[in-house]
Amino acid sequence: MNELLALFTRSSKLMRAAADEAMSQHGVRVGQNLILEVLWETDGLTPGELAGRLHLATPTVVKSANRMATAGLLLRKPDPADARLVRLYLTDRARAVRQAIERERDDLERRMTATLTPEEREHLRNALSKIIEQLAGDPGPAPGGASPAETQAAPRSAQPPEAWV
Amino acid sequence: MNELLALFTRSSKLMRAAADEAMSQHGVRVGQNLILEVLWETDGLTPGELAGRLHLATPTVVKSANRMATAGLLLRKPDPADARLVRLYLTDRARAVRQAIERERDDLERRMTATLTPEEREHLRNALSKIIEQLAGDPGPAPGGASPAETQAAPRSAQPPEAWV
DNA sequence: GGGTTCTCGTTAGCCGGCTATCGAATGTGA
DNA sequence: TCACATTCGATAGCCGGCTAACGAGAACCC
Repeated sequence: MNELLALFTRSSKLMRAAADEAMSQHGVRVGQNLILEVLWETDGLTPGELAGRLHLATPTVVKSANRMATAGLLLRKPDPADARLVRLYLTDRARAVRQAIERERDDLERRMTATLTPEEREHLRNALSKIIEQLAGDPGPAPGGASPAETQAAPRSAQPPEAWV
Repeated sequence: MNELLALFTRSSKLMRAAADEAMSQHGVRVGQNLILEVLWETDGLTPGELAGRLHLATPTVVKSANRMATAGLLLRKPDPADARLVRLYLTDRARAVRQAIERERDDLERRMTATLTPEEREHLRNALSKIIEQLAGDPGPAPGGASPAETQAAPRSAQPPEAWV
């Protein structure tokens, strides 16, 4: 029963395992590559900003960033203007593995869709997008149904959230 | 970049979160519902058997089963014939929540595919099956490529693995 | 200027994955 | 029969998610 659910959980676990195995060859765990991905674009973000862009809880980012700091991938510096903030900066080592990690991501995506036709890939993209849209907005099975226009209503922040993953 | 990868990780996290929220209303966490799903069909399995059917590592099942035992969902009894084995039995409470949990699974599947046409659902099933087949068999990017016929070659066990999730 | 409120990161603790290792029990073979 | 190999669950410890509670600092508003 619930075939789609089963297929989904199975495939996501397989993908995660494959990704972790691939990234670990370069000293980066699967959860850390997401943080790197964002910092490679804009260095010096705070844990809260990273959590927002990655759709993660702040403590998750804090813990991961601490591990990455002890692993020599990140540097934690206090913000000079606001003592509440901590800014995370890439080390040379983090910058050095960028190409390798991105290649692993490409390889994985290619590997997982190896037996899919371009059409099937397009269908998959479309279906996943719809699922995300469906699950991200509404807080639950609201009977009336919230208007889809309200999805992703910009918060009071000037900077757009820029959802990454 | 890696759009499919990003869509996949995002949707799987959303699904997992939605599933956990739904199941938790009935005192069952998302990882526990898998164990229940199997035991509802065949009660009294060992941790190792469960791990095999669910594609999990044995310690994962052991820890989860212990939590479920203290939560009053499972009973751990030593096997009378083989003192190495532990058999896990459902409690009345575990049997009682079966309908509710299964309904939550149905609801979630319906909710996530709410905006998909039957055709799109079929495409999704097809694509996920192909991805699983692709990632489950080969241990890596083997250049020669293992023959696909070898996938799921039956081990020496008489009982088929009966992969569930 | 000073109290209140808000915002941020940190900590503690839970769940669910994993590997490595260990100890106990069974099975096997000389 | 008895040593050795195998098998199984348990333990320790890691990573990556989460919520709840806390404390320090900024911002705000008298």
